Amino acid sequence: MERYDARAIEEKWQAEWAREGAFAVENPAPGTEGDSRHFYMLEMLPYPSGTLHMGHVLNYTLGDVVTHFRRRNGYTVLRPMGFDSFGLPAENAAIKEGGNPLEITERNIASIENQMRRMGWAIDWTREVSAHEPTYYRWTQWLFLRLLEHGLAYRRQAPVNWCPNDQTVLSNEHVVDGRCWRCGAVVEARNMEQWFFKITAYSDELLDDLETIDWPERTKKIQRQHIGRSEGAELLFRIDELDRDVAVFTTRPDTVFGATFFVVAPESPLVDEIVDGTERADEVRAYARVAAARPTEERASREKTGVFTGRHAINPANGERIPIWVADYVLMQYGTGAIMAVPAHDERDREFAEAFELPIVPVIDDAGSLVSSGSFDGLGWREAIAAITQWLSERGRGKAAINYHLRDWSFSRQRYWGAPIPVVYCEDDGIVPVPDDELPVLLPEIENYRPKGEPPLAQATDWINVPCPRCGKPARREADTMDTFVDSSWYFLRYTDAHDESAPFDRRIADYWMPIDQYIGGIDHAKGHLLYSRFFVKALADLGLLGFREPFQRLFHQGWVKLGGKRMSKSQGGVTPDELIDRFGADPIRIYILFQGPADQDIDWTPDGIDATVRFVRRLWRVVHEAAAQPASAAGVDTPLARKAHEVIARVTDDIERRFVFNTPISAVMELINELSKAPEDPAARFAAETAVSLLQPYVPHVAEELWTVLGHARLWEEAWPVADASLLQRETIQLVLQVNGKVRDRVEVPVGLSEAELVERAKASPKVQAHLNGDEVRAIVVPDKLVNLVV
RNA sequence: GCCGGGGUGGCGAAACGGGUAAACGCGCCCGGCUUAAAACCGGGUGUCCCUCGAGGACAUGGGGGUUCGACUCCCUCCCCCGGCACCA
Repeated sequence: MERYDARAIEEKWQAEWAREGAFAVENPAPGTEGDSRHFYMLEMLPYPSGTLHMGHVLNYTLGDVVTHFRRRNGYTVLRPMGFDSFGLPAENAAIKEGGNPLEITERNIASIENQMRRMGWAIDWTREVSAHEPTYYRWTQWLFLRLLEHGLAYRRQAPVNWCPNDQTVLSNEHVVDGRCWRCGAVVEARNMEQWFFKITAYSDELLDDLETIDWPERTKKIQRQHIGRSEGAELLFRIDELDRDVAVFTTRPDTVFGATFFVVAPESPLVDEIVDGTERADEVRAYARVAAARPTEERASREKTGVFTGRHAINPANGERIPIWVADYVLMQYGTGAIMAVPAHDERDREFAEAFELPIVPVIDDAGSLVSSGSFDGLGWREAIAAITQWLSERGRGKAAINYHLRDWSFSRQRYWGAPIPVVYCEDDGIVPVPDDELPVLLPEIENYRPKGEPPLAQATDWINVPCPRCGKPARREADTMDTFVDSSWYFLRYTDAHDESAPFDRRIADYWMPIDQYIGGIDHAKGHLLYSRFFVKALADLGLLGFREPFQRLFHQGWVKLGGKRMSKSQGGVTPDELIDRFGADPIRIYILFQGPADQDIDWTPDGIDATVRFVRRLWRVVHEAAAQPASAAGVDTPLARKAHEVIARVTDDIERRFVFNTPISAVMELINELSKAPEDPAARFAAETAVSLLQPYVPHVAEELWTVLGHARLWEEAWPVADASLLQRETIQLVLQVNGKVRDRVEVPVGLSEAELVERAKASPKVQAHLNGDEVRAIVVPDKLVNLVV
């Protein structure tokens, strides 16, 4: 028996798979149905901002086990790979290193590809795409133009999140606790002209369709919360002095009789209108300016501030004149940017009223019935919502309304490393799309690409100055680039048809593979990437480009790999995948990362753990070699070892297929190996060894392949998944548990299928049971073939 | 504050429809092999008690409940992790 040499074995089989293109799959030939058993397995693609860390190893090893499992169960499995190579992560890495983003990104991609090959992951490399390649971003630009044509992309002046460190606008989804998702700098509010995708047009569908997909409940919650649908009413408050109505949104129209003041957001255009020409104008404008510029974080945590405008609005319910204030606790981006304040029943309004000594009028009593509300007194508040909405609506002073927290996705970035937005600004023609046949708008090479507030592309004068595509007069290109999340909103579609030169993808091919059967990635993308991609698919379906409306049918989030209690989000000394492969080999790492516990749970990296799996692989190696010296097992051989093997086949298959758990299958095979090593000359020894190797192949594909040849076979990666023989799963005897008053007192071996009466008889025959019965009368609870409980 | 997920040996965990709690692995202890160590092999290992047995009691964050029987279901409290948070 040769020594287990991980490096030699792994290099041998990796070379073999690469030579054959073993994991490449073909699209169905045009006009054919394709394979009815096909499966699209995808893990979120990496940012090439460095090399892979142990978190990636968990993610992709999980996907690898599923890939092998499905392949061997007769599915054609599409399992591609690519790189999210544009955007902040890659560009910031380049800046940090002080080099050219293209060179650094491509160098990182090459090292990651090498790491992936060394891990032995079964990837179809023929479909590899990277977001920064012109052959890819040409189609990102093309898709943008389609969305622009249909009004789903637009440009407007709006308050946006500005990261002062990364010098760019950020989407709402990538402001985390008031800070930038990449660098952690406190985000500022700015009013700028920016590009948006109209994701809000899909608020209801994004919410409703969550019911149709198989996702973790917590992820659905995050998306529901982020969409934040709330039902209520829009009510009109009149400002006599200005001779106009102002609408407010409220979820509690039942409390309108308690509205004792009115508040306008500092950013609201209404502020100017209200104070124009009044003696308080300067004071109010000064407050509004300062308040609007305050960082969101500070604005949320501070004590209430505000100023009285001197003007009044009329409460549509009771006709009272109530003072209009400007205060920064009211947000311009939600509802109408103005609110009716009901201090008796809203905590924020109460705080404000207390701070500024404004009247507080309760309109709902402790029993939940209305008071001081005219003819509505006595009505329950829930019924009052509908009743008051209807009453005001009949009088032309309101209507039922729905509001959402979700805002349109701002996707223009004042940065270099991204897909240029393919439009031109012309003095006469305004925003002019670049014609399709001029795509891609190539990202020019420029010397100083570092962020400086102004988009770096604005300085590329040769590039930016172009004739207007429509009238030919001098015009300027858009200098902003696209958010990296635009690239990753459709990459899974490109994989299906990666080399298409006439379209981003062929609808028939995309419809064939999609939706993705199993998607795996971090929960940190719950409301960013996972929401944007859903929006893209719905929008593209509405444009007739796709025949389905959800991209990810089934979703799984792997846990974090932690070192010293901290998430590993970059490679850390001593536990980088490369160092570990060098020291132990890829197979032990793969099995280690899945054996630690449930894959959706965080795991702590421990050196002891990896030692244990190295030991297990060596033991497997030895025990299988010993079994290989035994004669071949007869088909259907019936020994305890054979039965164990069949039981393990059933358990492993069920665990992976139905339960989607990956740690217990390893335990089950360990049990089989333990039994085999205790019965090395059992007639089923060879069968048990073959079973163990075969079941473990998705986890340790290299050593399993090698051992498969030792057992006299070839090409395990194409071998059908083993099937348990049902007749050998049937037990002839069982261990009957005997309880007295619910406590276990004895266990006896009995044949299966005894009648209840026989089982009770066996129970009563046990001396240990008798010792606890004291001859008393008993009642028996019988679970056939399992347990007898005698109750005194 | 609101919402979601958790709490099981010294440690990672298992127990899937209420039916043997702790499979599998780590660590530790004893033994074998060895000049020795490593590696490897065999055995033991929840806690406590005693009369040391084919013994008993107690054990799944605390308390209570349902049940013949609860890690599992219900109520309540405590703790940990995550998401959201002036969204009217």
